[in-house]
Amino acid sequence: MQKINSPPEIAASDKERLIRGSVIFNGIEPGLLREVVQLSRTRRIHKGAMLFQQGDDGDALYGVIEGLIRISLAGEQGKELILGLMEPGDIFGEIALLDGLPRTADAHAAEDSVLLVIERAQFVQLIEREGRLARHVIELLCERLRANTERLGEHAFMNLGARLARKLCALSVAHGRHEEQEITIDMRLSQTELAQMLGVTREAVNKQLKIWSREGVLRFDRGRITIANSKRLTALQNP
Amino acid sequence: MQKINSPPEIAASDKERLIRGSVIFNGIEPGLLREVVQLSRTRRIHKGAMLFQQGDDGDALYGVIEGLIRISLAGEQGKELILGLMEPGDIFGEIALLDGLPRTADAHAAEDSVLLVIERAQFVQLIEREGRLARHVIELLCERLRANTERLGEHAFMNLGARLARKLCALSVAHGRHEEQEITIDMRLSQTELAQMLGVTREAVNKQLKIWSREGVLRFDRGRITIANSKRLTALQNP
DNA sequence: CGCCTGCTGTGAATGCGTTCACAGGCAGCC
DNA sequence: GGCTGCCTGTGAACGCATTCACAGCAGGCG
Repeated sequence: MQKINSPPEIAASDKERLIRGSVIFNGIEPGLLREVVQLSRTRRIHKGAMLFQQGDDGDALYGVIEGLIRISLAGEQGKELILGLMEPGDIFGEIALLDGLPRTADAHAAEDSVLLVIERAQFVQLIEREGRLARHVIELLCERLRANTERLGEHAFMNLGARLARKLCALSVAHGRHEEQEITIDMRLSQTELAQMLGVTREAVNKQLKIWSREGVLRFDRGRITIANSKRLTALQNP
Repeated sequence: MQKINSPPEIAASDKERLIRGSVIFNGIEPGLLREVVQLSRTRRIHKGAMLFQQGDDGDALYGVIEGLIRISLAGEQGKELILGLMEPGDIFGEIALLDGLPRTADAHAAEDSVLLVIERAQFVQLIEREGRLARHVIELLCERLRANTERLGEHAFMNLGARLARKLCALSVAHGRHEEQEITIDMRLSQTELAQMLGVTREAVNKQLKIWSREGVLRFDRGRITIANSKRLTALQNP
């Protein structure tokens, strides 16, 4: 169990910073911001703990202040499809919150995390009242829809190699540390997780990664993936 | 080319009926309804014609008054993934309309169709003004997200047989004509289209359908699929 | 320190679905 | 009527990814 690098009490300013920084509250007026801060609370959750599961009532919206939350679907015999990783500044849990139906996926803590929690009733009132906020919510939903649609297309049209190359490129944009031509993906990421993001087996991912590592496209440094030849990798997305 | 069974001019009452009947305008006040009718127009489109393509500007929202619109993604070498079939009463084209980004998919007429068209600028103003309408838009988006998420899970966890059984069950709910124990799916539907909805090949679908037809689960009457043993078919969804 | 536990690496066998190739049927149209 | 285009049916070969089965390795913890 890893220690969290923040004081035990989350300051209101932390909440405020998260709220101001996240997509759906972006450009919010100071008065409304203070109101949102008022009606939100925080919650700590330990690595490995379940926040909610598919089918649960969706009675809250969450924001990540610190840590990492994995959103996933569970299949039979322990299989899992990772739909997304929520990082500081990200908002999640919006679908069930907004339509009042059961949760569509599982959420559990991939690291010890601190979350912002906004209760359903209050939030729904708020968006009904504030057209501006409603617009932001709509934009968040559209973004999610775009990501989903793209993913459906990838599954239908691309093979493992291309999908993996694409995922690595995306990760290098989101988490890349650039150092003279090379890009290191700066996050803990097992091959099992990578496989679960793509909806394939760990073995298949391992074999593809090894091929690329032999060809000099990638390297592995202390559990991190380094992209040595990002031009080649980019090309591998469209075979 | 098939004739359309309606007068050449679409009466305002037709528009009104569509608008009142479709999800996002459901329960709308009479005044607002009249306003929406005012700012909408209609458009005819012939079978096979493209309405918009992935990447186009999304400058309008569409509703189907009559006909059938196929929403799909195009892959390389003529491959196609059908994302949805829009029928009378359905609304589509909302993503690009709402976030102002390019179209995420193609839309083309599977039959001669009559569409309701609402321009972007006017509609966006309207939802900003009317909290109630915004809520309905949000609900539509949530519904789409749920469908997409479910589909991602199906692709990841289920094989062709289970996915096909599931699709047939869904179609029998939406388009079933019940007649003493049997359910006929009352729509024109080629095996190629069925395959494109599932993201598999036509041959694979054909083989599975033939197996079930030999086993007495299904029958084929004049281009329609009849489910003879819906209990068996339902069970086949979870192998 | 040594013992787990989880991650990585790999090879053989299997299987599901694709690709390719072709044949026959049915409907609309000139 | 015959032609053309689209749909259905089917078999053989192939290939990608899964499943299964291990082996080695690192790191955390008692």
